[in-house]
Amino acid sequence: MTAHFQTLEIESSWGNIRVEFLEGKPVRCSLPFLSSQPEQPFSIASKGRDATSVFILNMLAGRAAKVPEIGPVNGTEFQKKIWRAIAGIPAGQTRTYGELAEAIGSPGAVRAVGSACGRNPLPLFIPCHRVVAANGGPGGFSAGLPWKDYLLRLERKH
DNA sequence: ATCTAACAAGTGG
DNA sequence: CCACTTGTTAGAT
Repeated sequence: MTAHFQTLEIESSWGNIRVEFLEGKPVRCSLPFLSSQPEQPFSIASKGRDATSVFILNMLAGRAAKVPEIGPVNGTEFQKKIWRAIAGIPAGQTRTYGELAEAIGSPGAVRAVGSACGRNPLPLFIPCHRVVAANGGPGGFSAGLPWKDYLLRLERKH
């Protein structure tokens, strides 16, 4: 069976953001890996007006954005639970890996939470960047810490 | 402040 | 099934 999926590519000053859709819903989002924060300020060249483009644009501009409905993500029940819990974190707030582990009923499974976060198929849509280490450290980010730092900086600022 | 051990779950052999 | 890796953490040195 050929599941026809669309691909949306958004050009930004930090590289191309690619979103894959399955049946009209985003199922995968890939950000360019950044080992260090680019000199250039972040900007988006895309003019897309679809819900996804607008969402990403608002998100990366520091504006509150309504998260579009996401498609069926590929993952274990555990990971889905974690991603769902992460999706419930309000903008501007952060949670530690430990708190998140406890929230899903598995206190102590902090490393599993970290792993699940790292495998988050939809960064931006699932705000895994709001999950930080208990000691105040930045933790990590699949696409590179600059993204996380940038996003947290946008939301933390009030 | 740096280093080690333990923990839970995923992935690969 | 066993071992290694992972966006951690708490405790000891």
